Amino acid sequence: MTYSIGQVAEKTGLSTYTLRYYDREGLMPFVKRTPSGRREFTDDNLDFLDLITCLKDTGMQLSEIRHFVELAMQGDSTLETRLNIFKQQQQAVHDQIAQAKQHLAKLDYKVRFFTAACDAGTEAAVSGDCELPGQPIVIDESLRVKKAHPRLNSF
Amino acid sequence: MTYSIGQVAEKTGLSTYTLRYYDREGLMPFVKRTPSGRREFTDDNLDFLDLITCLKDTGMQLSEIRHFVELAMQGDSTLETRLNIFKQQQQAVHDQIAQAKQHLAKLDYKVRFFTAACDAGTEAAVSGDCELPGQPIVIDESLRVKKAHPRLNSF
DNA sequence: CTAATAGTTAGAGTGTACGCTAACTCAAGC
DNA sequence: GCTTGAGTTAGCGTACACTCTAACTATTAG
Repeated sequence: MTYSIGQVAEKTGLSTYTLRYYDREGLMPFVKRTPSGRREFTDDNLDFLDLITCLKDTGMQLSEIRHFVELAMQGDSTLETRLNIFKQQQQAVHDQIAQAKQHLAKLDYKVRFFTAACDAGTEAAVSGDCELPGQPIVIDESLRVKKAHPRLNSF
Repeated sequence: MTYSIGQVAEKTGLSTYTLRYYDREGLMPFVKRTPSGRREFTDDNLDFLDLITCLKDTGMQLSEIRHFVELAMQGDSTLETRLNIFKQQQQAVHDQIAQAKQHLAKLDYKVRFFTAACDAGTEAAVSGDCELPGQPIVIDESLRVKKAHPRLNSF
């Protein structure tokens, strides 16, 4: 089974522009052509494209991916180099997840803070917009704003 | 305590170019100036800048961040809108982490696969480069390559 | 046979987020 | 008062990853 560039675009969500661009950039030297010059993607090609997408989505630049593809085309002599690339990328994703979790802690705090602020009607009543994500949120009742909640039948 | 743009650059790791760029783009309308026009960052400013960095690093575009900053400058009337922005970004980071974990599973599989391939000396001996991350890696011993491990004293 | 559809290349254009330079001003130390 | 270093704006340049156009060719349905 083979696929045209349009079918691959549909399957992967990448545009045909992007697929041709990747090909031009040397990311897909393995894709064969019909006698008239059209690209014919195999299932193996799609698997490899999936790997390329994985590398790209985890922050690898296209130039680095091209380098990896070149190594892969050279066969078994580059096995160790490729293993090291995967190990490196594995570590990179670990770091990314750790960073994302830190950002998430901050956002969690902000959600708690602004939920309290919405409740109080004002930021001023909510204690400490500080960097400690575990800090309890406290509302100063004396600063609470009596909010005229707009209602559908309010006039 | 206030900080010059150079001190802020050192503290945050952002370049002075970037800080001025952010200011021009309306991301820091809260930073005051000395009579001669120099920026004076307060500790509160640094906290807010930290939040901006958090939003940017979690994928929010500068134009969206500017919108958020504009809302923040408008005060309590935009509390709910800002809460919703944080909730949305919180969800976005959850999704990012989930995606990163999927990518990581793939990379973990690749590391196991190429570790086996390095051991066997050839990719051909290793079973199924398939998409199942839990698949056990098997080496076909009949295809194993006797590798002449280069030694320091090998000649 | 023809029209519609989908493919091809070369190359120009776009959006985002900076990075850098030029020309200038300001503040502090000697 | 003069040098040094750090600040200022305006605006041009750049890297990356697309995105699209033009001009053309090939395949397929009727």
